[in-house]
Amino acid sequence: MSIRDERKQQSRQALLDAALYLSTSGRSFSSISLREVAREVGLVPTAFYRHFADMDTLGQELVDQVSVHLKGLISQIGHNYLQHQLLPTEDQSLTIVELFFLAVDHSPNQWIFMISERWGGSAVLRQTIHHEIEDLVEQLSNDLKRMPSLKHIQETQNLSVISNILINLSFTWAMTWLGLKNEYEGASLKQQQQALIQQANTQIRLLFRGAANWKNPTNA
Amino acid sequence: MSIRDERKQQSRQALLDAALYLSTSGRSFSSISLREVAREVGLVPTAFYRHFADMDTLGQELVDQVSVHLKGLISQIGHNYLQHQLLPTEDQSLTIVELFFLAVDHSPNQWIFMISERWGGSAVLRQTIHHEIEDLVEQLSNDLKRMPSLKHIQETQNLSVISNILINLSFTWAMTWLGLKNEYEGASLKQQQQALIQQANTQIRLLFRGAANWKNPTNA
DNA sequence: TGTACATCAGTGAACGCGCGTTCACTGATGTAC
DNA sequence: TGTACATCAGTGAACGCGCGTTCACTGATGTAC
Repeated sequence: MSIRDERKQQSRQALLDAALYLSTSGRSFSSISLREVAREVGLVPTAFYRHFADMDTLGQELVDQVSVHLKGLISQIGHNYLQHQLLPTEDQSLTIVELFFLAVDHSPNQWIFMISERWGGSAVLRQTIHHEIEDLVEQLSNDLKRMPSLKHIQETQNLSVISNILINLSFTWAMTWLGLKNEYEGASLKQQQQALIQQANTQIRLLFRGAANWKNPTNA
Repeated sequence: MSIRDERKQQSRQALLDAALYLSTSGRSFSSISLREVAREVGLVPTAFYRHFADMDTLGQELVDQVSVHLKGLISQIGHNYLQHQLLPTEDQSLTIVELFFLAVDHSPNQWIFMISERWGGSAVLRQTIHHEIEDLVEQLSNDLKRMPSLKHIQETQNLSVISNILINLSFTWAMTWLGLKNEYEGASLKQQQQALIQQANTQIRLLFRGAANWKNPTNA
C-alpha cells in the first residue's frame, strides 16, 4: 500500500475508533455528531466525507468490525469451554463466567456498542446488528454441538434455543457488570461483582440442568 | 381540581404521551428534542417549561408511568399463570407466551421505551429504569413463590434468579416480536410469529425443567 | 534520475436550520371582599 | 352576586450555538515519460 493509502486508512480507522469511543461513553450512537467524531480525531468536519458518505455508513462499518471482534472473543471462550469436555460443574461454570467478564473488561466499548445499539435509535444499525446476532447465535450453537454433555440434544433447533438464551443473558450480564463500576467502588465493588458472577453461574447451571433433563423428565 | 389545574394536567400528560410516542417510533429518547415534543402537542416550545425543568425530568416521570403500566400487565399475566396451579405443560406455556405477546401488542410503545432506554443514551433514564427493573424482578419473584410447581425452591435468592432470567428473556422476545412486523407481512408474518412463540415456549420449558430438577439432579 | 502533470486527503469559509433558553407579554381562571 | 386584583398556562420574539453540507482551495504524494 502506498504512503497515501496507508495514511488514509489510518484516518478512516481513527474515525471509526472515535465514533465507538464517543458512542459508548454514556451517550448513544444516534446522539453523537459527525463534527464531534471529526473533532475527536483532529480533522476538519469536511474531511469526514473523504471516508464515509454519512454517519449511518460509518455506523454499519463499525458494527461489522465490532461483530468480528466479539465473535472472536466468544469463540475463544467457547473453545475453553470445550477443553473441559464435561458438563460444567460449579467450579467450571464459575471459570467460564469469569472468563466471560474478562472478555467484557478487555473490550468494554465493543460490548456496550453492540448491546445498546441493538435496540438503539438508528434503524440501519438495529438491522445490521440483528443479523450479526443471528450469526453469533448460530456460531455458538455450532460450538455447543461439540459439547459431549449436550450430545443428546443434537437437533439444531433446540441447540440454537439454548445458544439464543446464552447470548441474550450474557448481554445483560455484560451491561450489568460494566454498570457496577459506576455504582460501587473498592471492596463493595468486588462484593457486587462476586454476587453477579454467582448469579450468572446459577443461571447457566439452571439452564444446563434443564438441557440435561430435556429428554429425561423427572417432573411434569 | 380547578379547571385551570385540570387543563394543566392534560397538557402535562400530553407532553408525556408525545415524548413516549416520538421516542419509540424508530428513534430514541435522547435524540428527540424539547421543541419536537411541544410541537407534537401543539404547544409553543416555551410552554414546556411550565411543566418540566428539562427533557431529563420529563423522562424520569415517563419511566415512572411506564413502569407502573408494565408492572400491572406482568402481574396480570402472572395471575393467569397462577390460576392453573400446575407446572406448565406445553399447552399452558403456549398460552402464557401468547398472553405475553398480547400484552406487548396492547402497549408496544411502553415496552419499546423501557427496553431500548434501558441501555440508551440518557444516564438518568438508565439509572431510573435499572431500579424499576429490579422492582419488577422482585415482583415476579413473589408471584413465582406462589407457584406450587416451584415450592421446592423457596429460597428467595434462587427464585429471583429465575425471575431475572424470565424478565430479561421476555424483553428480548418483546422486541423481536415487534420487529417482525417491520420485516414480514401477511402469511409470512404469522409464520414467523408462530416460530417465535414456539421458541419462547421452549425456552420457558427448558428453564422450568432446570428448576424442577434443581435439587433432584439426574446428571452431573 | 528528473520533470511535468494528475490525484486526492485534508482545509477553511460560508450557508441555512433547528436547537435550548431568556424574556416581557396576554388573557383566562381563581380569589378576596 | 359583583368587582378588583392575583395567578399563571400559554405566547411570540429574540439570542447564540452546533449542526450537516457545499464549495473552491492547497499541497503532499503518485504516475508517466
